[in-house]
Amino acid sequence: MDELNKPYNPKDHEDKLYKEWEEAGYFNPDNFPVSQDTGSKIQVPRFCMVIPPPNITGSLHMGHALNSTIQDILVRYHRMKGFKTLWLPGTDHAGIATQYVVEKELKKEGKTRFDLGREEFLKRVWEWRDKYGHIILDQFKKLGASCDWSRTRFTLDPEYTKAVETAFLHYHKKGLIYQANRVVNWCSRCATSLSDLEAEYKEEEAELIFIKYPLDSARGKPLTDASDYIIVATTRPETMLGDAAVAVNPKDERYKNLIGKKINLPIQNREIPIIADDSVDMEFGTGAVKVTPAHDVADFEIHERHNLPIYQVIDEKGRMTEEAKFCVGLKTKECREKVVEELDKLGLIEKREKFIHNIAKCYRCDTVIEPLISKQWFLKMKDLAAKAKAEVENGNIKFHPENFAKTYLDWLGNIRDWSISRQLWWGHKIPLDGVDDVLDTWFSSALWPFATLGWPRAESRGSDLETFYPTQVLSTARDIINLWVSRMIFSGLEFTGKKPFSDVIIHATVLNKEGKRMSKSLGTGIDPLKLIEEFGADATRFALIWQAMGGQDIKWQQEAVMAGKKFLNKMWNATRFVMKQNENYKSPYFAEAPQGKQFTISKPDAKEKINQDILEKFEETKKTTEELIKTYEFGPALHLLYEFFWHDFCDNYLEESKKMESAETSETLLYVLTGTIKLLHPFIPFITEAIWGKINKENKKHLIVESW
RNA sequence: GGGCGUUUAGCUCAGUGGUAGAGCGUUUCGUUGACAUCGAAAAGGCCAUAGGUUCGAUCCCUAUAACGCCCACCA
Repeated sequence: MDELNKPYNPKDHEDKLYKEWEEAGYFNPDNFPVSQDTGSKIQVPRFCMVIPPPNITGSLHMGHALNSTIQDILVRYHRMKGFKTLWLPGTDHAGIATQYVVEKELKKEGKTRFDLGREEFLKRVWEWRDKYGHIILDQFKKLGASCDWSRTRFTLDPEYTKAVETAFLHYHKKGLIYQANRVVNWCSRCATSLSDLEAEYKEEEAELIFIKYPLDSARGKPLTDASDYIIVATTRPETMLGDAAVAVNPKDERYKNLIGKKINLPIQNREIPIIADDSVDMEFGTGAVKVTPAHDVADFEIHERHNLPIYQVIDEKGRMTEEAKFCVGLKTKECREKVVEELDKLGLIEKREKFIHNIAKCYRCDTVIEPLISKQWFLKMKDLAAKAKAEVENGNIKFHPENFAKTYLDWLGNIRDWSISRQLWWGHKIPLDGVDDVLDTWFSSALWPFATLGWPRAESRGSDLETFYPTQVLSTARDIINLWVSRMIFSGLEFTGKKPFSDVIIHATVLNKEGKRMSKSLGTGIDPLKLIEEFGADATRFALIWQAMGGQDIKWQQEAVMAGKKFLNKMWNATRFVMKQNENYKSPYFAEAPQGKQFTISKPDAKEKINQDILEKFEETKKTTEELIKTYEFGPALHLLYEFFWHDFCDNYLEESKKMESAETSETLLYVLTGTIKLLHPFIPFITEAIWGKINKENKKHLIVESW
């Protein structure tokens, strides 16, 4: 027999085996499964998952590693169970994220995208994509992901772009898309609008400034009497230049007699009214609110109710407009200082207070978001959301763990129309003549489960769309439940009339030892590629799944990798013992296998109780493992297999077996060992395949396509 | 401001309506031909706090606290 080196060394096997699998075409469901007898393709049930397409700017982090392992377990399990199994990979063009990365690169050359112009800039982004866009997929391969790479998709592929256009035109024709002037989240650095979900709120200390607004009747007089002015509080004093009114609550006794009176807006010297509006909170600040319709969502709504004029004082690049005569061209922050200084000079600052509040920032470049009025495209969400909501409520789509359904349902239940246009260059152009805007990157990823399978081409017999859609399971991170999952569900229902998948797995978040989010910029992240390099992909996968219990967040423990590494070694050494026993007893399995004959190890008809017992325990373990995989409890499944293999099989049975060596015993050892190797293959594919190759060296068939 | 989750051995986590388990760590013993990346054994927990339901709760209910996450237009 081949020498099994004493310690198991993943480097001797992992890359080599991956290449063997890939070259044999095992990942491609066009090739497998085939009939055991005739070798021809057969009709079998299908199993399909689409990978959450990583951004082309991405590089493998622990979340990807965990998610890929989870998906690979399901895919390998179903493949071994004889399903026609497709795991479809690909990448997302990631409009804003990629554009940001390339713009940063340009900045080093002292240029902006505007210097290059649209066409030239896009050329540059494509170059970037061709150079770096595939890196993350190679990293998935390192981990052992058995995706069908021949079907790799990209959201800006011509065919995919066709799907996006079809979707847009469908909505448009149906009257679900409209244009409107609204106050939207605006990132001045990216110079684009953002959806509500793309704004990230961070708690920061700010200053709440109380400003005296003189009543018109007191114009020109020193403000000695409190009845000569009204005080408003704001964290953004520069926006006062765009004020259209001051609003108070109609129930507020303090201001009742002021409603309808006029104010002389300082600096601008413009007359604005004091109005009554129910939305004003009497408890906050002074109970009087300055209303800036162009730069605040709530104020815009007040403007609609009271028919106020709009004064836009901040432009698309975050600079003050002509309207803000006092500070034209200044950045908002500079203008803020100048305004406060001026108000102070005029004796109009009542007081300044420290104030902790949430500041909205761009989720890609972290720039403070300025709400800004602008003309955008919107998708009407009401009906789409209702259908998507029903699909989960009636149990057609299930979340695992199920409490995440609440996140989904709550969002859809309070949904507002989706602003789908972006003023970026990298993305799908809105298909109407003369429009420069592109679509929200999530508009295209919402079509992923069916656009990757060929939609909107007609469903011909045998097409991927017909064969694999709807898919079965989607596994992803919890922070994109609304951003992505919900949108795939309503898109799937709208365009195919079918749910895109039946089960949604929301995997654990991998935190660092301190229980904090791993952050690349803070250097608190653990690089899975380094783990793979040092300990191998199997040990890395083991550690991830070992710690993933019940969807709870994982506080990463490096010790789990060591536990995995030791477990692999244990398996390796047990194999050597089992093979030796079988050779000693001239087991038929180690005789020359007849050419082309299937290598199967059948269950021994054991007479000895000790052998019967371990066989029984094995069957029990197999049954429970399958149940756990079917309910997506991968952590418990791995713990069970670990327990069984190490303690029941090695510590107890194998030790006892030494006292009663026999042909029956050696065959039992081999049966249980190989059986357990199969159960473990989805979790730790490399070592199990390597062991299989040692035992079954005459046969060319790999474990990856053996049946359970 | 809402909502959700967590709180069990030194650490990270399982688990069950009847007085608790794993991995790692610690201690002791073991160099018998699968494995020292090992084996055998041991120590170590009033299962966050306070009430309630129950014959009985770590597990069910209520409240509290701490930590974490998500959502939300309080200027």
